[in-house]
Amino acid sequence: MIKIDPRSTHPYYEQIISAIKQQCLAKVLLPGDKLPSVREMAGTILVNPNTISKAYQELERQGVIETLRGKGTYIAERQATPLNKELELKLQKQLEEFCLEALYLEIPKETLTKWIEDNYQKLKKE
Amino acid sequence: MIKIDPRSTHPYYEQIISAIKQQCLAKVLLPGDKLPSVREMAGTILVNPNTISKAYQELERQGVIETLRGKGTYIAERQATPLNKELELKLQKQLEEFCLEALYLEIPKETLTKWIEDNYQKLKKE
Amino acid sequence: MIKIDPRSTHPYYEQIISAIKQQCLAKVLLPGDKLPSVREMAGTILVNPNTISKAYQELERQGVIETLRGKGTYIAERQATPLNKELELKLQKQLEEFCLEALYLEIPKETLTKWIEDNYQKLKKE
Amino acid sequence: MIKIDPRSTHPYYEQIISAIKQQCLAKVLLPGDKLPSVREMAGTILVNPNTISKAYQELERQGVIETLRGKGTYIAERQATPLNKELELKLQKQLEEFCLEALYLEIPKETLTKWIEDNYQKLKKE
DNA sequence: GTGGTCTAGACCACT
DNA sequence: GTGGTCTAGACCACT
Repeated sequence: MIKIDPRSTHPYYEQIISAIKQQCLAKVLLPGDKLPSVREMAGTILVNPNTISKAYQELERQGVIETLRGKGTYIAERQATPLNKELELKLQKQLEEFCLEALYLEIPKETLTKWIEDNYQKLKKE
Repeated sequence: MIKIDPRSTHPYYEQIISAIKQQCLAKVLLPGDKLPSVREMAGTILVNPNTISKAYQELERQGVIETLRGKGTYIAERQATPLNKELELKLQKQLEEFCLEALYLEIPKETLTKWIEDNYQKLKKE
Repeated sequence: MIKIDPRSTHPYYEQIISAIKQQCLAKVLLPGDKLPSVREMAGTILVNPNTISKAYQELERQGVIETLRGKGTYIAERQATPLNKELELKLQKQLEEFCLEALYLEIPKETLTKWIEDNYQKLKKE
Repeated sequence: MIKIDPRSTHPYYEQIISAIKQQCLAKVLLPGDKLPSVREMAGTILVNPNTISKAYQELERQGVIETLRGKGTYIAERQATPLNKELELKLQKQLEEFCLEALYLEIPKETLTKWIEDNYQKLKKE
């Protein structure tokens, strides 16, 4: 079950990508599990099929899922792809801006560290 | 000196906002310092004056700078605005998504902590 | 229907903001109602789309409306935002100057009280 | 002694007008009192003479002060001028927008009434 | 179609 | 000279 927040500033397709990754981390979705078809999911979460399609394409690019022609879409085996380095660099850039904002708000780094720990724990349990 | 990256996904005006905040943190800009006029800065970084204006207006809203009618724009005294709490909550939300991504890439939280420390040090010194 | 007065000292975008708030108070616009698109309203009241955009963005900042990505703009559920306290303080300052002017014109405070009552009644009914 | 706040959104000349009216109400300035010359006041409050000039001109238009050629500027006898009706209408317009804002912030009219009483008392005593 | 961003160029009030 | 507002017209991401 994926929930979309239309009020979020994040595009629908990104919200879908996040939700699926989250369920992988929480072991709700396991390698080999079949995902609903584009149309099916579009019907379930009431979103345009194009939007689902876009999410699936990006998930495939990132190696999270695999599409088997005519068979469907499946959660992929976890594996280090060359893309991961790229994504990691992107994350690092993002953190840079994040820290700028945090420092400007005078948030001590200990608070950030604590927030991260909280998030890590929550994401693993869920 | 502010550098704009036209390839960035961040709008120009946000890049300008970040750059000025960064220079405040690094004590390159101090309270009371005069910023270049809208037109002057527009000429320097080759961006339309309206774009600079938008950045300045948002910076003023955030309490980073002060606009003196017909005189110019100045770095403001630091002070907690009611907006700060709001911005902090936004940051916390952002970190949530960040951690999801990081966990998915199997980045240990110790690495994140280290990255944060590096950023904090760099931003203060610069 | 929104009417703009080109002779007013108030900028167009402020007049639009006032008009929409007024219609919310008068229950002409209710939470969930869709506002005309930026271009549509621009065409109706013969103002540049950018100006409408500016008004919508400020209204969103104040929590009066909500923007749904690629879908449109809607009247938001009423709720106290942290901004409200700020706006209230601004109003109080404004009243100070207002009273100075009124006292100078020797308008008794009972008259002011009556004016306020009239306005309150009119704005709720309209 | 007049104090100018460069941070205020109100133009300098309006601040000067307000200050002089306020001192009249508080009987610090009485009919017949001589005001400093444009240049003198400009020197005292560190403002461009043009700005003082503009303030004096508007004060004269409103019948608050009188300029006697070659002699100087004096506080005028209070008298109902035809302008007063005009200013009163302007105030009423202003109050309309003020009430819109107040109602939107759900400030009860009793609060406004109290604020007005406070201001009236303060302005008369000062 | 929807809002967000940006450029080029203009006019205005205030200092 | 300074920032604020506005028009006309363009391009972009998202639905």
